[in-house]
Amino acid sequence: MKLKTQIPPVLYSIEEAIKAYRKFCQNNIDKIPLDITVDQALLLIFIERNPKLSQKEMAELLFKDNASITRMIELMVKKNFLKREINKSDRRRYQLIISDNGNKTLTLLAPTVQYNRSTALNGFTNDEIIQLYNSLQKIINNCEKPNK
Amino acid sequence: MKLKTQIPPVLYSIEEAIKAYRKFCQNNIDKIPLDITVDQALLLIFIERNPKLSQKEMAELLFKDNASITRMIELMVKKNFLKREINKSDRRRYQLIISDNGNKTLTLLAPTVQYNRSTALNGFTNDEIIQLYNSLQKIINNCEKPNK
DNA sequence: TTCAATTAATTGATATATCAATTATATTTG
DNA sequence: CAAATATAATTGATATATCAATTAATTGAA
Repeated sequence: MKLKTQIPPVLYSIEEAIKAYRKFCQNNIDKIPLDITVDQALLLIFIERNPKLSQKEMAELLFKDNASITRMIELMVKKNFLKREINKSDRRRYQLIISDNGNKTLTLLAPTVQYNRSTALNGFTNDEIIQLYNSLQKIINNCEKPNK
Repeated sequence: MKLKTQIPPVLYSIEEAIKAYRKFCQNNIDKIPLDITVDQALLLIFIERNPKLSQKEMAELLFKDNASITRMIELMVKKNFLKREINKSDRRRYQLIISDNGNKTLTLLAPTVQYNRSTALNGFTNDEIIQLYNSLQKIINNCEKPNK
């Protein structure tokens, strides 16, 4: 009799992995200590890299809703990570400026961000990473274009 | 000169993949149509499989907080998917019972749950799935026991 | 140029996430 | 057994997620 190999619950593991990674990141950030969440930190990093991003583009990059970004930014302005200015070339948009405190925070964050990534991927070969990446892209594609 | 291969943003892709999968699942559930979320559906499936689960155990299985489960269950009772009874052997716990409507919902859900999973993994070989699973487990382990 | 259509962002409503504090019940220990 | 400790679940406070509706500005077409 041939034993059928059990297929592991891989989609469930994706959920588990991202939650474990996020918790790990947040714990390490809290040790610095900084009053900032993982997503706020990520948003700050994206803005630093590309200061011209609209909120809509940020929402896409962070896989979030416009409304979530609006509220995150409000909070980050309140917490003095960011400042908002009107964008003169398109008055529907804002120009987001990283405040001094935001820049200081980015500097303090950098080693932890690096540590988080490298620790999460500890023991991976380059090939393994590429293989993992390709598999995830395949799932994304299957979910976004399920008819092909 | 040796060109360094770029390491893909694999942790970012995990986030992207799970969001794409969740959105895909929710869209398909909404087509049935049923007034239920992906997580509520998952909770219902877990309770069906193991009716003795405590809320704490459910929280662990779904990678959520106790408080989230409490509120999800409240809502699911309100929506008449579940009923609650006191657990006589431990009065701190509840016994959750799937209502008739809950069972009907499970029946209606089943084909879509199956379709969602198989579509998301369309084009995967068994080996690829196992490889993906192992990589994810490695990340989980790295994040939960980063000192080893 | 004017008005219709589009776009960026906000707001409201509701669900979920997370932490800390609390309540009620069980278990353990002296 | 009684008091201390532990556990299951709830609650409050706040942040985030998502959808739909709205507002303000821009773009496009007649």
